[in-house]
Amino acid sequence: MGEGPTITTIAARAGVSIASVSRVLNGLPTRQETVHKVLSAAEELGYVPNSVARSLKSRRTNQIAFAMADIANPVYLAMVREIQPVLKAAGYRLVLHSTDADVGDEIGVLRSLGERYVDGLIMIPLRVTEELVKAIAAARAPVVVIGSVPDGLRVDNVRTDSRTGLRLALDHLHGLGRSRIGFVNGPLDTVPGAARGAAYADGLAALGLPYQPELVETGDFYRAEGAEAVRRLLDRAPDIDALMCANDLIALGALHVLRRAGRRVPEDVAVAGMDDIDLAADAWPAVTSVSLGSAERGRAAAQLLLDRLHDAGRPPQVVTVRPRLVVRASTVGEEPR
Amino acid sequence: MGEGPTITTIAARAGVSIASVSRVLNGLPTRQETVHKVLSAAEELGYVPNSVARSLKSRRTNQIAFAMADIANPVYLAMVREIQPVLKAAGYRLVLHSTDADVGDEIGVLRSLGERYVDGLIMIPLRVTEELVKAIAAARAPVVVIGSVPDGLRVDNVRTDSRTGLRLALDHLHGLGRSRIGFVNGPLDTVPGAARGAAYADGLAALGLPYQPELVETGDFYRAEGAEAVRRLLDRAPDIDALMCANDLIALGALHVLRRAGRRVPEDVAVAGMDDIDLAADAWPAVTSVSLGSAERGRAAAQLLLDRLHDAGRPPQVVTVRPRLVVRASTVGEEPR
DNA sequence: CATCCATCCGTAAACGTTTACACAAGCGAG
DNA sequence: CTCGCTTGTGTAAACGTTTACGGATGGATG
Repeated sequence: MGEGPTITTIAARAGVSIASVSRVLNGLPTRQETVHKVLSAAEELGYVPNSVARSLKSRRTNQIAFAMADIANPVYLAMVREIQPVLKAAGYRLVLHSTDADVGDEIGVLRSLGERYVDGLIMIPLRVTEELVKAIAAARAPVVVIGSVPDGLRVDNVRTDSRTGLRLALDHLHGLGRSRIGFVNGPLDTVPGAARGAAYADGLAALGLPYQPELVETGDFYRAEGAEAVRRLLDRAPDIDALMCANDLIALGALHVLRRAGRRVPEDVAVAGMDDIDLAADAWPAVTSVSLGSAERGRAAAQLLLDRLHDAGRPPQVVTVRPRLVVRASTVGEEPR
Repeated sequence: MGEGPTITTIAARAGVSIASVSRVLNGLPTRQETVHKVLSAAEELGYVPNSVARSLKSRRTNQIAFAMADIANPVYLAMVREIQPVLKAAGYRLVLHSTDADVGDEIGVLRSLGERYVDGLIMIPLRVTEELVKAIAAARAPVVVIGSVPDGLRVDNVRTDSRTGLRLALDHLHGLGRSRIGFVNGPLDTVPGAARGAAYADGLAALGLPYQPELVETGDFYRAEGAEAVRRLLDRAPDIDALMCANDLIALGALHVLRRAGRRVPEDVAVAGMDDIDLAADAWPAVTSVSLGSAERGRAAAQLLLDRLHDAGRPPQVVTVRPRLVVRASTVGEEPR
């Protein structure tokens, strides 16, 4: 059993050449009788075209890669969820890469584009090193980067403005009369960690509030690590009346810790997060969060890549998604029904 | 610019034949001098082998597909998370398919195996129709099914026993002195829905409790739909003292509804779920849940597929993962510290 | 009736690899 | 000195498609 039928098998059975078979299968003009012979042969044999051979000839794989740190992160998950249907509708398959936030791994993915197993890549790097930037510039296939990139880098890019976003939340907290606003951040050597840390300082200054180092704690962008950090912060500065969290997972950890500590949210401490993941809305109390439009960014990235594949020559595009504050119970209390 | 360098380019530059180039790159025995010439040429040109051409010749793609209903479902997510590293370690890429629980879509994926763009498929169908079974049997590449399949179907299979699992939870609830145990299920035309519905009835019988239709409500396996169903159930049978939920998302919805209704968990109503997703442990109160070993099933499926690719001839394997009850606050209250 | 054009189809090359086979050179053994 | 074996390399075929090109056929046109 020589595996599945090929175009040669069909040609033999239909009594025509492989060229005719190919033409019929691709809908090129052909005599009606030939069309019929080929189609019935193909049907009888259960022919399915070999995508590898097709790719070799056409130099297109109809596959697109998506590389992110960890699929379990709700933000990346939301993106995959949006990216997939867009690609599927355009006839592309999705190849998934988890890099564990390892820059080396990300560079490996970029290098592997030379193998030509995908037509393009959407990536969302956490740490943007010089080497990574070089690898992006040298990539052998179109790349779309979600997140901030250095100015000089000519690459399709989807970004948001977490700085402005964090400011929205601080203004909101301040507007509620809170003035001792703690801040729990993720690692400072990541792009979002650095940006959000700076934004917190800026935001306080703009509000005329003093920057007090003892109100700032650094952990990681996960729930457990966030909870740990909140615990430390609370020990050191028990009198905070608000908590700004660098993302929603940290905020969820904060809710847990505050509840254990007997603090009411938002009466004693108002809590705000960032990313507006689904869990934020479902938590109790529901968490006020700055939406950075994850879904929208995912869709935009997919669309940028499709456009790029369609027109390789156009100048690199930058799409910016505007942050938006979603106010919920964790800052303003339960809505009356 | 004729795209990237190929072995032909290298051969020209090194002054050898393409066969020698291929041999060197694949580590076959070659004269030292030739090795050197080829490697430096490859290095200088920044050569990367074309995986499509390699696949065409070798008939292997080093890609494996995973098809599930919806990546946002925490259970499937947990599986992807486990499957990916196993495959990656074995040198395979992961191609992701979301089918929206559409049987037609799943059959489409199975058919597409004929295109030979992957070496195998791991799938987790929600509804097992006759047509799906036929498509599995006719698949042109190795398939591993996670979930129950009809007895006759010869296919590698990873399953669990949700029936026994649900029984564990019912026994636990009954052991706590609860006897009016409501049940909120997902769609009955899905494999898990049907199994869990039957298990509930069996479990009650085994405990000597009467089956009361008014204690059973059907929604969907999501939080919002689950919450709706719980609301209906609560209206109809306000005197329940326990709630068995067919999965954890439903249980999370239940917590929300019960809180709104002023019922204390677990004092007034004990709540148990199924799947033991991360969220169950993080909820408040933390949800008692039947673990069906999602992570373990994912790993097992990946391993089964790798083994199958290694030995096409061996008889189909079935791996069964034993369910395990994880007791948390939603049934027994807060642990003393 | 010769010419031209349109239509249809087959031959062969190409995509970038791997690999069977053959050939040349070198060398030890008879 | 010849035979045969080993070692290293090149030629060419193959994987399954798509497609440029040219040949054959037949009808319309002069």
